[in-house]
Amino acid sequence: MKRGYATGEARKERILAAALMEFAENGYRGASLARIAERVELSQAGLLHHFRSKERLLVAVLDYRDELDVRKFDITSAGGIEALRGLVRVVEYNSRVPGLVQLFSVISGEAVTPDHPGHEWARRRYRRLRAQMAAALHRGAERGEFRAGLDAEAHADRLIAMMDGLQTQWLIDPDQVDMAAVFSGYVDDLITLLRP
Amino acid sequence: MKRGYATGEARKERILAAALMEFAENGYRGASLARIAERVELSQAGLLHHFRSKERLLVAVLDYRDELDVRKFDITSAGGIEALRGLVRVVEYNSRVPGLVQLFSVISGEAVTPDHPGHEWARRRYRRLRAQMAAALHRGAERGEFRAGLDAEAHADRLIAMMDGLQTQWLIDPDQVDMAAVFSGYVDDLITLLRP
DNA sequence: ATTATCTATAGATCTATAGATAATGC
DNA sequence: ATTATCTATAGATCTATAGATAATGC
Repeated sequence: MKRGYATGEARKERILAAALMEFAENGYRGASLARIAERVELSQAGLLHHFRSKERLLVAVLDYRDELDVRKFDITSAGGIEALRGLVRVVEYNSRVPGLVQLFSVISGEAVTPDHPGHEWARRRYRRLRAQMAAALHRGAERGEFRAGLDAEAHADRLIAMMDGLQTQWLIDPDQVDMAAVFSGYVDDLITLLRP
Repeated sequence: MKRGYATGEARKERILAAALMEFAENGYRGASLARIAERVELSQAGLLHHFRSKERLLVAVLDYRDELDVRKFDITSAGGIEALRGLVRVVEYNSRVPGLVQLFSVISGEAVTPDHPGHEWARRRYRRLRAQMAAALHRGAERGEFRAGLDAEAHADRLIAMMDGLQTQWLIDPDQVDMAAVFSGYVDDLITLLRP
């Protein structure tokens, strides 16, 4: 493959990091290419040499962020309880990086409108997360960790909804909502409920 | 043209309804006063005669929408199980009015940033909802519907998070997520769990 | 007198493109 | 030869204000 000019790759990384902050703070529509360019000490036209449009930059940022996340959230082979404990760890980690969490909260909120450039991305992401989580719960049932006949799909929807919903409340009012503890309690209750 | 201040209140109502749609579709930052004005057949300057700035218009829309909602969501005297069933009905109703739901999803997402004009509004709203819900759960325990010593505050956080989180998933991918059914299942599980 | 509405416009944005120049890699 | 970067700018926005005119209420 084309191993590009080293300065270009480094610059792209810096742009992605700066764009992530800008999108997280202002959403897609409120973000400004000029401000992102300023953060990486580049002219606005110079920025558009690396990412040809604002839309493409957003998608690149989301993929970039997602890639980091996929590793932490890798439950493709974990058992049921193991996967749930993994989620709790993700939430605990998230409670230490509000900036990254904010990107997803802001963009997911905006992306409910079909014409938003992140709409398709968000849909694919949720489908993937739901499928992975449901599969982990099914494995849990097969292994006898959970009782048979559980509604894995519904519980997967709920786990993801709980993570997202608590994030919003926590970001808006951090002192009032202990995101990690409240989520952990949910998982504990769920394990009790699903016990064979 | 017959125009005068007898029409003022009616015009304000129309503006609020049009602004609600515009904010729901585009968020605060993406919304355009000119487009809202167009929807109510008014010049953009004419619109600003009724609401002096875009910020004030957003707050007015949120209050307007909230007022309608407060009645449906009135659980200030209901018992525990009654309140939970009320929430299920709210979610069922919401699943028939995606436009209204979208306003809250979009604005709540944006409003996580402290400088957003809806930030304070969102914080107050969540505090109020959490307090109301926790109070209803406490009443449920007092009346013997739920076991004593339940963590009402944590369950209140979770109920609200679940509603919000499912809304996002449902708005992004309506065919894949049966919001009302999944939420109803959560409430059923919760009632089982909290049984004395 | 007060309210409702208009046109016109100031003053800031914003994204994206064109075209020139400089740096880097093969 | 390709990539990186710049300045300049077109062309669309956007919000808010000023000042004029018309309709309504006292």
